[in-house]
Amino acid sequence: MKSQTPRELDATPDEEPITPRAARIQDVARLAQVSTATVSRALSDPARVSAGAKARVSEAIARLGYLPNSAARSLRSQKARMVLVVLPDLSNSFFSEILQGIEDRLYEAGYGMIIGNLDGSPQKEARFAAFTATGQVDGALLLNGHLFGQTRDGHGEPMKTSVPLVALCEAIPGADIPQIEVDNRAAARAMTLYLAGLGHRRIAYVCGPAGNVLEVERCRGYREGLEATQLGFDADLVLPGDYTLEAGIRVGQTLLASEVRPTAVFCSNDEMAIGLIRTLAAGGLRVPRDISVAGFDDIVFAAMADPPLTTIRQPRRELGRKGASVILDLLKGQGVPKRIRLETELVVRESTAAPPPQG
Amino acid sequence: MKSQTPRELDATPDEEPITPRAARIQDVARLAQVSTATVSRALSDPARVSAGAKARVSEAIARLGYLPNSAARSLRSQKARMVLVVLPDLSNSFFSEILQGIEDRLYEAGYGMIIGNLDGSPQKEARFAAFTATGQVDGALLLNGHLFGQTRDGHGEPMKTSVPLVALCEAIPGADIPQIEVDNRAAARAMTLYLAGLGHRRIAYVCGPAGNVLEVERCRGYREGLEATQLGFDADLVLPGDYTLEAGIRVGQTLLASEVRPTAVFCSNDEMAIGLIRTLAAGGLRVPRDISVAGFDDIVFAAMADPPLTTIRQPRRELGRKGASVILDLLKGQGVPKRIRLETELVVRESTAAPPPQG
DNA sequence: TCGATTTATGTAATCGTTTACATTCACTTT
DNA sequence: AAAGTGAATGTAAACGATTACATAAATCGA
Repeated sequence: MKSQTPRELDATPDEEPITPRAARIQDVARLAQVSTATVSRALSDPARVSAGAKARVSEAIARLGYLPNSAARSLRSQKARMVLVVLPDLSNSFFSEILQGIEDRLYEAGYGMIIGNLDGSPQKEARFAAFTATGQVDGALLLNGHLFGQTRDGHGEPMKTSVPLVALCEAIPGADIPQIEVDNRAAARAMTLYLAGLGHRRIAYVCGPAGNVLEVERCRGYREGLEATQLGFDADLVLPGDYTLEAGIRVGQTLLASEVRPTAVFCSNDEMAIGLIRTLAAGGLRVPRDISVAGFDDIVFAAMADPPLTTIRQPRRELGRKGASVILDLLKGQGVPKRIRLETELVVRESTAAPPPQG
Repeated sequence: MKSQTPRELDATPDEEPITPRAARIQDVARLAQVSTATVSRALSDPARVSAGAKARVSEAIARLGYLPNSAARSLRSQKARMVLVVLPDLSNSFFSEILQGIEDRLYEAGYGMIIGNLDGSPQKEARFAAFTATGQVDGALLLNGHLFGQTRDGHGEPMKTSVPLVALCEAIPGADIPQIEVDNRAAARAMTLYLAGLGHRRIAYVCGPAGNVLEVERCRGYREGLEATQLGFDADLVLPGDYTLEAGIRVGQTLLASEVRPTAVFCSNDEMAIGLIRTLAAGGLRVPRDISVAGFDDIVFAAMADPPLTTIRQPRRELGRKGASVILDLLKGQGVPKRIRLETELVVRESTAAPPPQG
């Protein structure tokens, strides 16, 4: 028998050491009477080891409760089995449902998920970018609409990253990375057409934050919808918003105070629509009898609004799973489509109806 | 000059290699004309290196864009600078706001956050537990009310973990780990007393899933509140729920169909309260005129319900930050309090009022 | 001025895997 | 029977940092 590692010396013979440190591959190898290489192979490529050895290794692993040290494994194999997910706001339920899909798919593939919650901080972004450079993660899913080191306005050199990146939800303008998204433009167009089809002539639009890629698409869809129905685009009917409940409330107050109101309001997300409905109702307007309101996203509370909200359903969980799948393919070295578009669905509930006669 | 690493051979002299691999500490050391030890020290303990060396090292690091490889660092130092957060449901906005607090605090301390979304799967749990054993994380925050390897009913040997654990939100019965929570019992008692104070005599309680630690506390608080006001506890007034919107809807349907109704319903979370209000309103009952409804948690949509929901506000973000702080202290080897309780606040909105006269 | 202490630095072992390469042995194949 | 194949395994060299220990130079106290 060969000389053992120094650590062995801690233990008195025939007695357990006080604090048994985690078993290493060496310990398994010794107990199974094989080399460490065989243990490693038994785990990573069982077909390459004999049945006998395999059995002894499994036995030893079970006995010792062995789990391979991940740092050593990453260091040697240059893979972390970990994916970074960068997103602007973790507490937004829209993102967290996508996260579920991502986590689920990554889990299946044996990968872990590290969360990078930007919270509007550029420093945070830089540090998350570093995760890709330090080898902590093998790739990143970007839900924030821009590349690392690129500010929202498009200035700033995009940071060079050597790991695969995938854009989720928001296409990243000018970036040559795979994108998974829903067809925001088509969906917004469909909603606009639906409202026009109910007879509305003055359809307002509550937009998202300026410069947001998502917003650009949705707004364009709204515009296209108007133009397709000969209604024409009127800039006065575009009301400023920022995807928050509060924005919806503000818009509601503005509308209550104004003389001529639109007969329908299409909000570019559900939070704003819910805030809006609430405010209109408090101000004495009946939705949808006096004014129709529609949203976008179909968050869980959309169906719980009063009245239940007409909106666009996005396959959020599926979006997440798909994004994870794409990055996993990329990590396997497989080719992936440049762009994947998932279908949306117009969900008609009770917040929309034909406009009032004299409207 | 000593012989260099084999990798050097790839590069033709005076010419950049085709794919420049990431710089290593060796490269920095060579450029700065110091040893790797000095580079390492310049980064981890700048006070120990001379000003001149420090300057040359910084210069070299900047020039090479050097970032230390995290696997190597973890392997040698036996620290991952990473914390696991285990939670039952990522898409639940209640948890995701706590997550924000956690992430925020961990970020400040230079730690990353790995998400373990259980999704009701015991296998997932086992694998997340393994994260602590493979050295992938230095500690774990448990938001799921039980230890690794312990099933909800308390059976099953809790898995031995060598890393610090901290329980967040739900105290873990019998586990000897630090706990950060709000005083659910006191808050539920306060809400019950408030409803009784409005004049209600029949106050129903919609409970959470059986066996849930949180639920046990809240229910006890409800009971204590009733007993403190001489109303007495009536098991018939405890309605089954599971913290979902759907449960609220079911309870609403039950109430609409029943002859004698409570005049107030205290739901053990907001989702159920919102589903309930919605269903009661659809069934023709006016809240709070005919029946009062209260929730627990104060999620963002509570204020947007119609009518806005009376509920208990929990400092979610603060809860997350505190939890992260405690585990960071533990990782530093500092002592921490066994239990931390954060204050809640009774938020009175418009879903509660005095009972109808003939009630 | 001389040893003792402090400060700055270097050398090399170490963390625990994976894996390129070498070796052994049992079978074919001619 | 010799050579060639393939399967199973072992040996030892990476992976890239941290850090114990050694050494050299500078500072200090007497």
